[in-house]
Amino acid sequence: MLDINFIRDHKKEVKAGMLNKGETDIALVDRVLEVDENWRSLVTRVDNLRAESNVRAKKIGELMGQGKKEEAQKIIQATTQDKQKIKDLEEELAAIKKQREELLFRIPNMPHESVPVGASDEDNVVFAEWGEPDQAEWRKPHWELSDEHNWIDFERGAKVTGAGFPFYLGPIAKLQRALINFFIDEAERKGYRELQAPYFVNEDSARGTGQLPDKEDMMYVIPRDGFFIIPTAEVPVTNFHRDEIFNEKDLPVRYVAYTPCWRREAGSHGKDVRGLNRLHQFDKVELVKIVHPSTSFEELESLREYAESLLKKLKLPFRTLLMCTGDMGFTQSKKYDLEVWSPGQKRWLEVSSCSNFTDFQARRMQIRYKNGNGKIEMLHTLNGSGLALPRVVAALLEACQQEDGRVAVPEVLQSYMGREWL
RNA sequence: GGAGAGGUGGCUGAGUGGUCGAAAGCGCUCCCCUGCUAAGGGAGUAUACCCCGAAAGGGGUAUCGAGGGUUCGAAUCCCUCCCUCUCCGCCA
Repeated sequence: MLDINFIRDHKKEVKAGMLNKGETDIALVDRVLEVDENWRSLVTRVDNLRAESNVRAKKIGELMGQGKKEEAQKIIQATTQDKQKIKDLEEELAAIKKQREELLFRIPNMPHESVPVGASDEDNVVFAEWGEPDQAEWRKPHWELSDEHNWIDFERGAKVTGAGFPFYLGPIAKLQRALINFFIDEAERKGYRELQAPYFVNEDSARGTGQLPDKEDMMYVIPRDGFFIIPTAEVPVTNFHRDEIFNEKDLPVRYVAYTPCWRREAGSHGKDVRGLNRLHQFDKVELVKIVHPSTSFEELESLREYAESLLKKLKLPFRTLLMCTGDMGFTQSKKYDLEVWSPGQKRWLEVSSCSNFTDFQARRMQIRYKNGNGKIEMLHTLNGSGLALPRVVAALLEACQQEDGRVAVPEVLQSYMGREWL
């Protein structure tokens, strides 16, 4: 969420930012400021009443200590009357506080000035391109290759669990392990600390990264124990430092974490769900950074470059999109998507999304630092996939296939696989 | 899952209804002293929010695992939940 003080001082900019993101209800801004005014005046009233009541309680204590019960009794009577008044006002205060927060939660993060203004994915800017997209007609989509070799079993997955929960067999299972290890090792070399995280989180954590309340339908839930199954490692890893205050000298912190991810993906269909294109469970290596506010946009560039370097090492042609304001999402200030070329499907597949959330998530999670003057300020959070497995596997199978049907193992993975052909 | 103990400030740890946001020690910061990598002395050292102030700062409220209750008054009493530890059971 945004800082209410920022909203008060930058009303125009906030409204403009909302419109650019496609949020048309800019009256929210006026409403939240109005509610905030009411809330603050009520806080003052309640605090004053409580102060008076505290003074009287203290006085009663003194009188009791001196054995003057009669006098104390008089004050007690006077105080009893105010008690109900305070209670009523406190209820009112709680209600208006909730209202204030709900309104605040509905105002999106401000897009950075470097983000192109646009309405939809058509306005995204191709930021970088690498390699030649292979247009050869003979290349098969990965699901055909997989069927020929019995590599990925979608049917049995559907039997055992449901659609979107495939089994990976033999060399493909090993390929995925190799990719996970390769990705983590690369990240470690770049100074990311590896973290193994829980796959379930509690409600506070789901709220912290913003899955709740807006994206509740995305997650699988275990109601009996109050858990949410993670849709991405971002959730546990960023929440790792929830409610903490860093020393400036300990910044930045960078983590890499492999986890499976579970997403309900309600309502998707057609070519998007064919093969490995969209699954309910998939593997991903995720990168999370918590950084000083002055460095976050540089950190975003290095995050993007790092993710790109993985595709280069795998020799997979890709393009990087700078997402426009309208296609960016609620919590991001700036975001890049990396899309790998799928030569079997002749289309781009998103394999990484690198975002700077500025202080939007940090404020919600209360991740802060103490600066040189002893002042406490919000940090900036970023994350990016490095990388998501299934579409990388899809592109890899399609790109590394030979006309005779064999599939070559990319050079950087050969030491992990112990072989040159799948 | 059963039985018991416990959760207090950066840490250790006092505090069982009143002047306790909280003793003491450690740590940390600043200052003084000391001619040496010691010791001593002094001050400061949680977070959020509200109000006043240009700022420095001042005032107020809340917070002693979380939430609710009793009371004029709760770290202290009651209820619910969470977490930690010990023993038993079970188990990868």
